[in-house]
Amino acid sequence: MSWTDERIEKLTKMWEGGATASQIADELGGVSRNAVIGKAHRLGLKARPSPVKANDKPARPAPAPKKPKPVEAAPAPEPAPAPRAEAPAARAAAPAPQAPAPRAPAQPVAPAADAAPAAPAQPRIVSVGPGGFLRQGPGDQQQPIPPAPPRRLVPAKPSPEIAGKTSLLDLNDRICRWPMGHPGEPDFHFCGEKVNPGFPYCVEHCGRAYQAQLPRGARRAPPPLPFGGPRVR
DNA sequence: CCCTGATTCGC
DNA sequence: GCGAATCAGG
Repeated sequence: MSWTDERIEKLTKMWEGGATASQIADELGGVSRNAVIGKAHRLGLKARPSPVKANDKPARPAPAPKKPKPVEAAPAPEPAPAPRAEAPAARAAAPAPQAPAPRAPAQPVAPAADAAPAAPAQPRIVSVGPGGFLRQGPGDQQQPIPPAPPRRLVPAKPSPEIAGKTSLLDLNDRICRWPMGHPGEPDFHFCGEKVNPGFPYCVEHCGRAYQAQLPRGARRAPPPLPFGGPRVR
């Protein structure tokens, strides 16, 4: 596979949306997780919390190179740094043995300023769906319920592809639930005919769903499965 | 073991 | 530019 503009765009959206490289690779298809990571870095979109790079060492201190470069001559002689010239903040925080109780006369008010009160409450992205939308797991709903919209509610306009078609919400036990098209696609809908009484499908689709077992040798090729058979990627 | 992202390096 | 191999932490 090649990195078309659409695939790059999807990769970028999902990467920035917080999807893992594996999810992105799986969603794009035809590429490996490594390919996704490599491409993301080449696009300049790294900078994401990596499990392997928790700390923040300012410089890469020789991460045990197993494969040293063949040519690396004349290392510039480092000027000997002053041994005692770093970490002023550490000195301020670490010592001071008497260390008075932290809540003294400093801030009489602000009672709940400490004790870890501020939860960022950032929505945890679980995965990214086919359209690049962000999925959340159960219980991951954002805490603040969306404030009551001060607007008049207007019926959503169905997309033109499914206008007049039988959607999931239109299903009841009197109309045929035979799926037409692929779930997730804009024109996915259901048959919608009146059902064969006692069955979930109309007469025609009952004939597809329930096949009499024919004697060996008298079988016909099986009719196409619902959803049009396995998805080809 | 599994997962993750980062990096390297031959192509 | 690409991505498999590899590294390294959780």
